[in-house]
Amino acid sequence: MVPPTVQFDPTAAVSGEPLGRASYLGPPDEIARMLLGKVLVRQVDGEVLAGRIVETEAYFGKDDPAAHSFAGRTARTEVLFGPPGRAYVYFIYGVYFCLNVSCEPEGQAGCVLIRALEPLAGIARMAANRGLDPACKPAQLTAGPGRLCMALQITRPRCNGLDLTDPASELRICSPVVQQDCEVAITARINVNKAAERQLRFTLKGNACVSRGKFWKGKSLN
DNA sequence: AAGCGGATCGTCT
DNA sequence: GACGATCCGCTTG
Repeated sequence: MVPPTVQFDPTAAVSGEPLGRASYLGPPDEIARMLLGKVLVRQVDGEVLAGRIVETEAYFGKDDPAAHSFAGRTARTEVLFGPPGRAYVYFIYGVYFCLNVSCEPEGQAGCVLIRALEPLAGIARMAANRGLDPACKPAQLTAGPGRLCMALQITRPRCNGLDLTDPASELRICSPVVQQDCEVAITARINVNKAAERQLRFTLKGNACVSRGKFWKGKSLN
């Protein structure tokens, strides 16, 4: 099979309708795989920032020691236990935010971490948010969970709990205009020590905006 | 090219 | 009081 070549018409519409609530009812690993190729859309100050999801990780509500919900229901993890299709945003290492989508029915805490995007719209704004030159490699903008939140201005105070299925939401996940067939690679989750053997990271194979592997520390991209 | 450590704080023990 | 679903800059070889 030929590796997919990703091409975009910059004048075309970036996304279709948001995925419905029922799309998020299933188990996290299925949802994580399903979300690859979908489009994350963020609206700020009347501007649209959007990127194609190229890397995700599944976290289970039960029997997954690596999941935030494992220790039980707390104020911090409340959104995880709520209805599916909502944004769970957490603050990490005193510096960064990360975006998850809650899945499974209300009362179950499974979720999917969005780890990397391929920028589609609002690239100049993303670069400004990241403190980078607009001509930089796309991966510099959104390859990594902390990076994509910075690029799309996703913070916990602003975005935690938002309904990603609402067409009027400032943050939502939409079907792409054209869903491309891409090969999916499955690996262990990044920077996860507990249940480290579980293969719950999903990437679009060969995509330049996928973040680096388990032992990558440096800054070079592509 | 690769490895180390700093930044910086909410959350739970 | 420790540490984490991260990223970046500085050092070394």
